[in-house]
Amino acid sequence: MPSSGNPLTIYDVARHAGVSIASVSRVLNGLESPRPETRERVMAAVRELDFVPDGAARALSSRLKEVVGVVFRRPFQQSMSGSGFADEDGSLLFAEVINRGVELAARERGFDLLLSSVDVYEPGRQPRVAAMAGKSDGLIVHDKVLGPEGIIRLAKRVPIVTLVGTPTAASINVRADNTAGMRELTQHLVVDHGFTDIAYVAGHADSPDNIDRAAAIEAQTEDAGIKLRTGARWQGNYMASGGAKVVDQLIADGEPLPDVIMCANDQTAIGVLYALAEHGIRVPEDVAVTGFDDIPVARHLRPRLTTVRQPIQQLGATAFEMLYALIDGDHPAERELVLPTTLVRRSSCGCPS
Amino acid sequence: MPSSGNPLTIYDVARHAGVSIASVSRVLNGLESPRPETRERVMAAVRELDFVPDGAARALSSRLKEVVGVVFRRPFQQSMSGSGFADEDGSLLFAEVINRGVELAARERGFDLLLSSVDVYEPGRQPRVAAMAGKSDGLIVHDKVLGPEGIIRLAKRVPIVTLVGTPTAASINVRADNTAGMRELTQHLVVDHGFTDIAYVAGHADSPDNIDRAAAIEAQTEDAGIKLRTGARWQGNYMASGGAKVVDQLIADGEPLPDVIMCANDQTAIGVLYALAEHGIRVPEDVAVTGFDDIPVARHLRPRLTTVRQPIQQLGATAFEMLYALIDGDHPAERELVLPTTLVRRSSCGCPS
DNA sequence: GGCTACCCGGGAAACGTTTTCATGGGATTG
DNA sequence: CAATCCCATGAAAACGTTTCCCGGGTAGCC
Repeated sequence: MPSSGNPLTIYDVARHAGVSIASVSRVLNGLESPRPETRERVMAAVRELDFVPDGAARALSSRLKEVVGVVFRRPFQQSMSGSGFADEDGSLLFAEVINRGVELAARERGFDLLLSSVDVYEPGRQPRVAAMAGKSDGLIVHDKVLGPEGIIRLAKRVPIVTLVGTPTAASINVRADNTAGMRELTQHLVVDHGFTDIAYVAGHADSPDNIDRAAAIEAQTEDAGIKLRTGARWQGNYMASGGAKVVDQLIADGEPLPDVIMCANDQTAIGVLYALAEHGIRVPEDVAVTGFDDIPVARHLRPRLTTVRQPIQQLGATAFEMLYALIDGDHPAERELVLPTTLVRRSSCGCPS
Repeated sequence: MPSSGNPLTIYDVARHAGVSIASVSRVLNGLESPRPETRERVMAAVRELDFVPDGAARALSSRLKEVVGVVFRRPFQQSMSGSGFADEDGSLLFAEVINRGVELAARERGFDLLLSSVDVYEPGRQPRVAAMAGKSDGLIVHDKVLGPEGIIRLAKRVPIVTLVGTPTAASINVRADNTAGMRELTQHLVVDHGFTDIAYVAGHADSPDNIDRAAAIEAQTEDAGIKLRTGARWQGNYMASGGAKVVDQLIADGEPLPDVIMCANDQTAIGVLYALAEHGIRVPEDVAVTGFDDIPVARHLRPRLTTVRQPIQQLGATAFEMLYALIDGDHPAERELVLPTTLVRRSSCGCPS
């Protein structure tokens, strides 16, 4: 029987130990002032009663909750019906790895993670996010969760760091160097492999990441005088299902395969690989495929996926560190932090490995 | 410049709207009593000031934080060096899907998730978990995070629901029906496929799940008079790397392949499939492979993985609902909830599909 | 041995809400 | 038109901590 309604407070501990609540508080917070004997008496009482101080009261009094809120997007479909890729948005795994990075960094500082996901087109999201702001010392907001106005509004109460978005007057942004990564990958494909027919399966059109990546490819291919297949029919929306659909459509239309299908992220590439396999098309013999992100499964796909590694976990950790500084009252010099990426050559582009 | 040190309180709103703080509170909480005119004045003030009430004060006063704590195990290695499967414990994906289930259910009730992972052998975990208890209205504790004593101790402050563990006098447990699932799978392999040489790559020896699953297989094979390969050399520890190691060792020793390698979970099966492919061994032609859990990627492996589906997300959702009932002061009849599993036949066991 | 200087510990005021209780005014009814 | 009831509002008391500010005892110093 879980004994709820148990009003065990610091007063009970104080009485039990024969000291004042002030002393109990001091001992609990590891202050140096109580002398060993007093300290031991209090500790004994705490142990005996299994006392755990109330976080809300602590937060209210000390003006520090030791909680950092993280808001991220959830895939459209939450249906558990197992049809195809219905339940897998590409941003999903990605976001989860970031969150782990945040959690690890947060824990170092004694902070916990308050987590909430948001439907992409959820109408009442602002109040939900506002509630999160009220419950935490600062907010880490993933891409496309809130518009700039929303960010600025909430930033009035708590410091905010955005992830993979764009900085506002009131918030700081953390992202990876998409442009450099995509440039390096394209360079590899064009120069090392000599590909001349390239397609790009794009992510959400309004995602800053996607915009950067597409621009990098376009710049590179244009420089090399290469035609780039892109546009509406090459829209994968960061999802495995989107990637699969693009390939299916391509085959259905009898359109010839490009030399390489570059995907906006790994998740899309998974869908592309899957669909190609379904149609009996070999990778990389018939067509090469590349991803972006280097999510953990990327190296276990067959063939193993060539991609650009983002320091995903570090992205999260960095976001937390920035936020922590803000909570501490610092005023960081930069409005944006850009982390480096690295090219990972595996077999799906035709490299040995 | 993120305006921190911003002491915007309910008093400011009240003054701005020309009413008392009580009225502001009533409007904010959607009570019916304030009349439309007053309500509108308050809302206007709230909008204008971008006021967000403080969660800690709210929690303290109303004795409800609207936060549910979730504590789960983190993989041993957090190293980001990409060597093999170093960073992938099988329980990882599994835990994450559960957590999503919790989050979805929680959000329905207006609760947020306070998340914290714990190193398997982390020494100072008790205080960390205690802090979580202080910050939440109830705790959901994954398998192997805390011993029974720890659970009972914390249950004095908040209600606790364990996941995939065993119920204690003070907590309720939620799990899937491992025994029935494994029995059905074994039956399928023995009867439908006629396999007579079966190996079981086990999970953590002390995991309740693993114990149930192993026992189910043993019972079934014994009934059928079939020899079961198991023991120290078939220890996968729920990890992809563990599964791969088992296969590598097997090949190195020149031991003949069994008819089927049954894995304690899908993650282990991923490692097994990977290692088999490395050695040029075909699945299911040369050896069949099965998993357990039906994590999302299971259906995208090649060959597609035959496994037993646990309603993973539902596990999380159910845990939350139980906890919510406890928080509400209910005293549920059962100390344990067992959710049904289903056999998923795909190609890795030799079935058509 | 008296005075000052410390240091430990206690009383009490904050922290920002919710909620109880009392009050007054308006509407309803006879 | 008067008496009654009701309902919207405000004042103030919780909620469980932390922390400021003192008092009293002890030790050190001359």
